[in-house]
Amino acid sequence: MALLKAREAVMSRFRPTLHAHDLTEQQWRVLRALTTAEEFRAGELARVSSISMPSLSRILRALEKRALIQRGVEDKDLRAAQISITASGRELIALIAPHSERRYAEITTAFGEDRLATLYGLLDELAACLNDGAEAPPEDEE
Amino acid sequence: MALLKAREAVMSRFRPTLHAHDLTEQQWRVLRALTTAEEFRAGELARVSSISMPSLSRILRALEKRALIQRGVEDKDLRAAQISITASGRELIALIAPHSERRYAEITTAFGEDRLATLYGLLDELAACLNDGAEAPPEDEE
DNA sequence: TCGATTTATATAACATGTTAAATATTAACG
DNA sequence: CGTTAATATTTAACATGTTATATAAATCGA
Repeated sequence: MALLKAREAVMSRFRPTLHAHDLTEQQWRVLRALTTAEEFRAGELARVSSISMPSLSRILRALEKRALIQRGVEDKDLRAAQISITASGRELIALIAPHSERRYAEITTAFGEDRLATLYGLLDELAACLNDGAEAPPEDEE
Repeated sequence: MALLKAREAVMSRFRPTLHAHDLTEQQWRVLRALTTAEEFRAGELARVSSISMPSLSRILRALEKRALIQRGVEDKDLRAAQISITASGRELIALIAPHSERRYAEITTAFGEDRLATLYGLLDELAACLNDGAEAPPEDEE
């Protein structure tokens, strides 16, 4: 699958930097998502960072142990978690972000800004088109 | 990552069919690759199906247990495996292939043949551009 | 208010990806 | 030759994806 190879090629550029700071790709996505709002509920965080709830649950446990995030519960709904990034978490991001942005810039110049934009557009449209095409893909008669 | 979401959207169309026959996405890739030549060495198979050697090793063990593939060793090189698909394996493929092709056709018509071709081209070029850009992505001074 | 259903999150079980190390075999070199 | 380096494959250890199930809390209806 072309999508698979392209994604692998892209991620291989970012992994070394993340690995140097003992972060996985998914942990990085979660941390960065947490900088975009004061607090998140677990479900929101999973949607925003495209990570399944079971994985997110494990990731949060790991990040909490490293004190990169903190958790609370909502007053109004004792089921809901309030997840936020800590000062340490922000420091780590500040440490990594420049590297990450440099890699991204490398990719942009290597591939071309315009083509990258076109690619983004097509990918978004493909996902959108498939997702609302049919919520439950029809399993043909059998 | 847009690549991630697009891939997930695509695969969610194929997974139900595969799951109904107790196959994972990767096992399916391996089986199909095996139909394109008489025999494969493990390393070739890993490259062709974009699966890491450790994963492939586990997958081959599982597929062999189900008698969908068979293994031998090369005369000239006792390290090298000779992996080939069995009759049962071909039967399973014949059973699934029509469903798989129908899903693919659905995606093609939903998204548009021309746009799909454009997307393929961009993905291939992106992967190629990143892969020979630099074998070892330069880790900047730190 | 009680009980059934939904919602938010967590856990279990299994397969795969990633990294590193182990094993076996071949090739290369002194 | 024998020792070392390279190659093909496997295994180990850990993190994640996928599916199914469990737990807890909220909501809804009788």
